[in-house]
Amino acid sequence: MRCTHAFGSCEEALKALEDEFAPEIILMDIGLPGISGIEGLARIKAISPSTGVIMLTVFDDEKQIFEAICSGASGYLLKSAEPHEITGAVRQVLGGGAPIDARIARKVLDMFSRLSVPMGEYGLTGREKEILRLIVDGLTAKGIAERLFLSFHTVDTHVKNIYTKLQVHSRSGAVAKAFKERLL
Amino acid sequence: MRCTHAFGSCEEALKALEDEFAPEIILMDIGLPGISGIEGLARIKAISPSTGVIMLTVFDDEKQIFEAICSGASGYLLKSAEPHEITGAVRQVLGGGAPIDARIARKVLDMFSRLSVPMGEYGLTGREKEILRLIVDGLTAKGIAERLFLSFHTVDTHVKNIYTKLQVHSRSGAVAKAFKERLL
DNA sequence: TTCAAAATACCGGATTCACGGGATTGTTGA
DNA sequence: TCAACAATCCCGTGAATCCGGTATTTTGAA
Repeated sequence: MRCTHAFGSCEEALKALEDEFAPEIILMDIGLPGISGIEGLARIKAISPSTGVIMLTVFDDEKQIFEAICSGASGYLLKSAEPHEITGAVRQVLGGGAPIDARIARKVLDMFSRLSVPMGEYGLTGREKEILRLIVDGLTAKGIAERLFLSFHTVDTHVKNIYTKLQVHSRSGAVAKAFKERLL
Repeated sequence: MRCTHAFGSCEEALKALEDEFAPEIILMDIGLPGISGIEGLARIKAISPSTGVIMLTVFDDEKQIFEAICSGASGYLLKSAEPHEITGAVRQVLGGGAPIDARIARKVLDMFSRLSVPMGEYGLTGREKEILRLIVDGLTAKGIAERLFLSFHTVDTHVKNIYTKLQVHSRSGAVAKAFKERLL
């Protein structure tokens, strides 16, 4: 394991990356002068997607963690990490893993479970759910009727019942509710 | 650190939990006979929210990982974990962390970044986005017109343009696209 | 200053929706 | 056995929508 380069800012690192230099792993601070670590991460990934990037942070901002993950970070450690933890993390990334500090992982998990709305239950029947899905797909009543081999009127009735159960009064309202409450 | 109980199934553990027995940590297998580990996790959390639950898995199903996280797991290890890793994980959970095996963490991160759709860009103008939001809120063209102090016709034209840009042909289609591609 | 894009406004016809009503089959559980 | 429910079907009316246009005024950038 060898550390070939070290830079004081993202700009320098990006410049070096463009000039033919593709390391297996990059350790990067999040709070950097100039281009932020998050932005830098995205650019690095754009230039060299195969390079694993381990972010180092001082453990605070949930938003930063979220953005870094979305930008494709391969790992997430605290700056207080011991040297052997860092080398261990490098090895784990090379092995296809994603080392995440337990305290940060907790935040990630919390974000995740907050993200998953409990999925409201409105007592929709199977048929109604099926039709709701087709409405979401943008089909018209006639289109749904043809798809399901029903008459237009039957579909209309189902739609009516869906509206009642969902307490909406339009297709768009039903679609919005379906997405918001994960009814599909 | 003391292991006070061991059960062969979720049912037994739940029964014991209800009869006044609240451990700090529970180690649970995901693939269990009877009630699945996921379902069991949810029930345990319902009975004793303060109990940390560390899931043990054989590392395969992405769906299971996702569900477990959403159900409130406090940690995620492989069954192949060394004894010292398990005790370490227990300590981390007690310390407010969430120990996650690096290989599983990788999957979680992948899920996350896949979840965040890059937010499609369709060149909607500010006015169009505003109207799209109102459509999503279930307003009718007339309602939008009143809200924005426009004429019904103007709204109609904007809606038309939104359809063109989004390549849909109905309100519900536009709403669905708005949600799918995070246009709001 | 010039010019294009955005926002605004209007029309008419064909279509689709929303919603009120009524009615007939099966299946299922009490 | 029977009630309840899901699923199916039908109708009609008035409102809203979709879509093809055209045209004027702001506004921002070149």
